[in-house]
Amino acid sequence: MAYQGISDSVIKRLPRYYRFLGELKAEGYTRISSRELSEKMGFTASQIRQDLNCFGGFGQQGYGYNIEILQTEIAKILGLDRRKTAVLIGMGNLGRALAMHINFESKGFKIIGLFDKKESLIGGTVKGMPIRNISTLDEFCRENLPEVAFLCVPKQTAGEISEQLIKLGVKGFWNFSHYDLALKHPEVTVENVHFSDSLMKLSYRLDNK
Amino acid sequence: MAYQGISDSVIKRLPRYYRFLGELKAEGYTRISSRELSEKMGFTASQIRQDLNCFGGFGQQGYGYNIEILQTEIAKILGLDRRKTAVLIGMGNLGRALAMHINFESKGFKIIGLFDKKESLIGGTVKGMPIRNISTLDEFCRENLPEVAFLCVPKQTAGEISEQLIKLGVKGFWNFSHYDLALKHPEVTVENVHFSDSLMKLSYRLDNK
DNA sequence: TAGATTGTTAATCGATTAACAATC
DNA sequence: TAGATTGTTAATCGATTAACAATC
Repeated sequence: MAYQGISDSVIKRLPRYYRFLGELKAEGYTRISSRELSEKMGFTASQIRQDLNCFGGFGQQGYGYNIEILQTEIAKILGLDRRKTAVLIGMGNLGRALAMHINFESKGFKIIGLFDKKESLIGGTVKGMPIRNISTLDEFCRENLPEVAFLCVPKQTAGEISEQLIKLGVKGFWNFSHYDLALKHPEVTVENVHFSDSLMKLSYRLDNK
Repeated sequence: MAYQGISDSVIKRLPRYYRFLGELKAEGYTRISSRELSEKMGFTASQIRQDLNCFGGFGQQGYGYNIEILQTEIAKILGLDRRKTAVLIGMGNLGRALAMHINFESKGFKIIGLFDKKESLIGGTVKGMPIRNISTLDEFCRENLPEVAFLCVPKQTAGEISEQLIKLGVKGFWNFSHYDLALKHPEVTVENVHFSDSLMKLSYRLDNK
C-alpha cells in the first residue's frame, strides 16, 4: 500500500500521533475520542479526524478510536514494521551518539555498517559493531545493499560520499550535514536534521515572542 | 527591534537564506537577484522577495541584493549578534556531541555550564568546561542567570528539570527529549529536535515517494 | 431509541505565486 | 533613457477549521 498525494503537513504530525497513542496505551487507556485527543495534543479535533481519514476510517461513530488499533495502523502507514537497512557514515561524536542513543529497530531501521576514515576510530566497536574503513564502503554496499545512509560527515565530504552511495543504490538519506543533498539529487529521499537552523529559530523566537 | 506577526513559515526559511548567502559570499559574489537566488535555493523569486520584505527593503530596484549587507541583516533579525547564555543539561553521548560539535557562538549562544547527575561524568571536562553536579544547578543559575537551557536528558527527567529551570528564570529551551514542554509551559520558548519523528518521516517517504 | 462521535463536505484562513507599477 | 529588478498588491492554491449528516 503506497499512499500518495498526502501532504507533508499531515505526515509531519503522524509521529506525534504515534507517540501520544503509545503514552495513552501505557497509561491503560483503550479508547479515545478526537475531542479528548485534541485536548491532550494541542491539535483541533477536526484536524485529527481529517488527518486520520487520509488513510482510512479508523474510528467508529459514537465511540471514538481504539488506541491499540489506531497506533498499529499509524505504525504501518509510517512503515515502522518494514525493516530498512542502513549504513552510518561518520563516527565522530554525533555519529557515535546516534548509534548508541537511538532505538532504530522501533523506527523501522537496522544499522548494518559503521564507517569512518579516521585511522584511530577504525577497528573500534560501537554497540558491538565494528567501525569500518570508509575505503571498504563500495565493497560492503555491493554485498549488503543498504537502502539508506545516515550521513554524519562534514559538508565538504558529504557531496562525494552521497554521490558514491547513490551509485551503489542507496535510496534515502538521513542528512546531518549542510550539504544540500535534496537540491542536488531530487531522485532520492532526503530527511535533513540541521542543528544550526534549529538553534537560529530558537534565537529568533527568544527575541520576538 | 522586536518583530511580530511574522509567520513560522517565513522564520524557518531565514537560516537557509543566511547559510546560502554565506556560501555565495565565500565564493566571491557581492550581489544577487531574487531570480538567481531562487535558482540556487529552490524557492521561488516571488517568495524570496516576500520573505525579505517582511523585515524591510533590503534590495534595490534594477540591481538586486547586496549579499554582504543582506546576510548581516538576516543575522540581526535572527538575533545571532545578541549573545544568549545557556546551560547544557545531560552530558551523555548526545549532550557531549552537541557541546563538542556545534559552533554556538556563531549562532548567538554561549554555554556557561554543563550538568549531569552521573557520578562518573561529574568533574570531567568538555572543551575545557567542567561537568557539574546537577544538584548544584539551583545555586549556579541564581548566580549566573542563564537565559536558555539545552535539554539532553531522558523524558522522565525532563519534566522535573524544566520546571526547576523555569522557576530559575530560564526563558527558552532547546529540547531533545520527548517531554512535551511547549504544551506544559506555553509561556516559554521551546524549540524541539525530535530524532525519532525525523526518522519516522524518512521511513514514510521511503515507502511512498 | 437517544446520545455520542465519526467521516466528510463546506467555509475560512493563511501561505504561495503571479503580476505589475515603482524606481534604481 | 532603457533595462533590470525590486516592493507590493492581487490571484491562486492549499491547509485548517467549522458544520452537520451518517451511523454506531
